[in-house]
Amino acid sequence: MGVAERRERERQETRQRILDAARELFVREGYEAVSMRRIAERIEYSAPAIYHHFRDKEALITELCLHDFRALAAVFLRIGRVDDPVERIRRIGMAYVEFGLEHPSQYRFMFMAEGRPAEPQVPDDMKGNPEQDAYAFLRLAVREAIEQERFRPELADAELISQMLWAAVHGIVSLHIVHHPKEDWIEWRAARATAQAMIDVTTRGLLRAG
Amino acid sequence: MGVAERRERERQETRQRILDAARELFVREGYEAVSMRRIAERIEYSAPAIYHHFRDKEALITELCLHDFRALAAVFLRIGRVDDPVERIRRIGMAYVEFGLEHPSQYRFMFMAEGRPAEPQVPDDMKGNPEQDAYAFLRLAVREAIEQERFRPELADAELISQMLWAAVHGIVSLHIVHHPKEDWIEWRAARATAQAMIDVTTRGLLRAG
DNA sequence: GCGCTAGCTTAACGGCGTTAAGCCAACGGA
DNA sequence: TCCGTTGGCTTAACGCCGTTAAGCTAGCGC
Repeated sequence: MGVAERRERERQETRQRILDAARELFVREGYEAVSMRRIAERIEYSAPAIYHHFRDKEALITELCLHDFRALAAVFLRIGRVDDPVERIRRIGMAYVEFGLEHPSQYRFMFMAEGRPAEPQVPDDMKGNPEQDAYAFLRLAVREAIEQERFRPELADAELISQMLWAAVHGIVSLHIVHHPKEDWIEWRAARATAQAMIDVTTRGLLRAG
Repeated sequence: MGVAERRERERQETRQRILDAARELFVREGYEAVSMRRIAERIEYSAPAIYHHFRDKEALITELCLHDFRALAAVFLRIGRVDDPVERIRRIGMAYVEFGLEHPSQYRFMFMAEGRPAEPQVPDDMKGNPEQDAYAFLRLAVREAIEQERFRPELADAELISQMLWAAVHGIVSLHIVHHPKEDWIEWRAARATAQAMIDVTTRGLLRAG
């Protein structure tokens, strides 16, 4: 029964070639360049052929995003298991900003996508698993900081604080992605400098005095 | 020569009807519902007719956004001339979040628009004028806080701090607009509660100790 | 009364996501 | 060895999109 395996393997290879083509397309040519026809052209298929491998365009994009979600979580893991949860939070913040600025097209799809009627169907083993879920990784650090009584006592909701911290860095990344610094009426400061200030200010605002 | 005036007036009226139709369309049916054909249908014109009044779709949207920028600045003005610049910053933050959550479709066009190859061509009298430019209004408050030595001494760049504060609230609004709280694997906290925490934390982080 | 022009029309182009229908090579069973 | 089935692709097409080209006409100034 080597035939079934070979067929399945070829199917997965084609599927992967579609994903690779899509990724290369929007990494190199940006957000709007990704269309089913352009993807198909790159792998020398017809556009409808893609529908034999993905339900629709959203499913394809979702799969790319899931890969990038894992990549982001991997970046977080790579910053190491810093013992001090507050220092870990600071590094998570900078790593997040770095990721967003380095991969603006992916970032758009991941966190700024406009038309998502259905949910991305995140696999269950990913949710809440700090090794694959970047948000869970942040939340874990926040929980530890709360448990160690590093934050002011009224700041006890790990979920809310995690979302606040995420929003803080997301705000910087997304603002800089859409309002590209050139020729605007605002004197834009460097995103990384603003991010550093944000992280300094928020951690200081969270911590107990003294 | 009443004819020229009448023609000009009629032209402006048609122009305004186009703008009104576009606004109503994306306020009531959302972001993606705004197309030249849908707009034209609403005012019982053909789609190409719009091009006699606007260079292209982007110019039309830009004009809508400029109106909303002024509306946002007006909201800021309406929160009153609070003497304490720090308290004013706090209220600006909450007003901003309120504006974004109340008008998500406009907010998308204003601060999350994806394809803007050319610049929005902001009129010169708007730039930097706190009465029409919301960013300038925020920056003014930040400048006053710095001048009154309310912030920690190393925080002296009004531009950077303004952008940081803007990013903080923008992060909350934009995150809640794309990741609509329902059916997601994250236990979303209410946007206003998160915003309140954000404002508390950032102002506390900015202020001098004691 | 006539020519010009402003303001609209219809037709069309090339793009998009997606669906329908059909073709064909490769397979499993007889 | 032949045959029916099936999987994986094709082309054609639908209805949407922004935009351009060409043309029609009402109303203006002369």
